Amino acid sequence: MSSDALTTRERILQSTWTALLDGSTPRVRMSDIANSAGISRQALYLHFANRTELLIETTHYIDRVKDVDRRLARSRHASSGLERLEAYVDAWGNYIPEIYGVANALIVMGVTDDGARLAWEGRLAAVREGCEVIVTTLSREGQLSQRLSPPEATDVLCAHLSVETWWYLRDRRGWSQTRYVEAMQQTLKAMLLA
Amino acid sequence: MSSDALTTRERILQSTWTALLDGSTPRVRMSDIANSAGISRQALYLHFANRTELLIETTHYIDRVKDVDRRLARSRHASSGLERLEAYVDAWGNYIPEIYGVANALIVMGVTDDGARLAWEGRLAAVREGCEVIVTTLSREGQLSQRLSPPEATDVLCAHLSVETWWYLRDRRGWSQTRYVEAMQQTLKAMLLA
DNA sequence: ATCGCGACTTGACACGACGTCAAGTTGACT
DNA sequence: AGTCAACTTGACGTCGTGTCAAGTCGCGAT
Repeated sequence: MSSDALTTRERILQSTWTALLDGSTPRVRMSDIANSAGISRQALYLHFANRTELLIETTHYIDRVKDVDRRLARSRHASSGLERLEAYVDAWGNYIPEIYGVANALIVMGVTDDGARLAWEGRLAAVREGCEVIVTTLSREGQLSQRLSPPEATDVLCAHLSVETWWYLRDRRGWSQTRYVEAMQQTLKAMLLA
Repeated sequence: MSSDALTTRERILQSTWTALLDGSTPRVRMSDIANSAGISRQALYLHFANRTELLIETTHYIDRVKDVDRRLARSRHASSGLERLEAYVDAWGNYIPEIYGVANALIVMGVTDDGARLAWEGRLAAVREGCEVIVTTLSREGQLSQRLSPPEATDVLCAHLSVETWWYLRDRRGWSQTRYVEAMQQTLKAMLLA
């Protein structure tokens, strides 16, 4: 019984994910998702209370499928702050392509929907925590530039690793994914290190 | 005759601007704008074809009132690339607070509305041109870092001067406007200069 | 075998926001 | 007095979200 229910639920989440990524539909509607999952629009509401909840659950689904935790763990295991920075930019920078579809949808919904806004702010807070660890390590090693206080450096790092920045360089300016990661590593080093 | 028409039109544009900036209404509706301009919702459509056109005209109105051209001119008159960079970050960074309301509205509409998307892309293109001039000057002076090609440096500069980055630091992280400009000048110098 | 139940469908409806339409009112200029 | 432009009032169509009610279908327990 629960394996069947799980299958449909996962089919919905998968459809939501891919629909948001492929960009053929400008604003992905509930009916689009239902169609591509092969069920009726109303059936969506048997699994998710509303569009916001569906989007949030989709982010959790992606986290699970793509195993974010393991990706980011490598950064935490690095010995030096510099290695942590590089590993983090690599891990997060290569994770953005997976989630930017849902991220955009959440950001847009966040204008009117509190749930969506809070969910996205939560993600940002998690990224900022990762940045904080890096900055703290760099600071302890005396590597951090004097230009910025540790909290400021954390903010700047987090801001520059934004989905929006990734999207501008990658989609609008046509950067390759590897070039994005490389360039981010280099420019962030230049920015943060003494 | 046209002075009266202009007055109403300007009252609408002014209302749109302030309504989008003050943030008390999450998603500013046509009826909100009409109310605060003291006219009926339908009368808006006597002056502007639709919401997108109203937003676009509002950006032009702000440009006119705040005299963007003169603000940005100082950057072009600077002699060295470094001075140009500083002047540009100062001018654009201090212009963002005026337009971020309309900017956000246009970005959100751009998901579904081609007109809004094109309008916002046009603004970005203008900013990028300004960035290009700076990078070209720096490159000619041999000041540009080897880490990035001139087009890449332009993209990075433009990406980091985004409204989204400004908003994150200013609104979410509570930076002061002057600190934002200072920090941006310093970090962008560290990022771009050899 | 059949009954019940859970997953799903079909079709209808309310709501909010945008945009349109038609029939006024009002005030100023001629 | 007449006309015209600017504006109002009120109604309506559309689209997407979310809700509700009345089914259908298949499967597992009794």
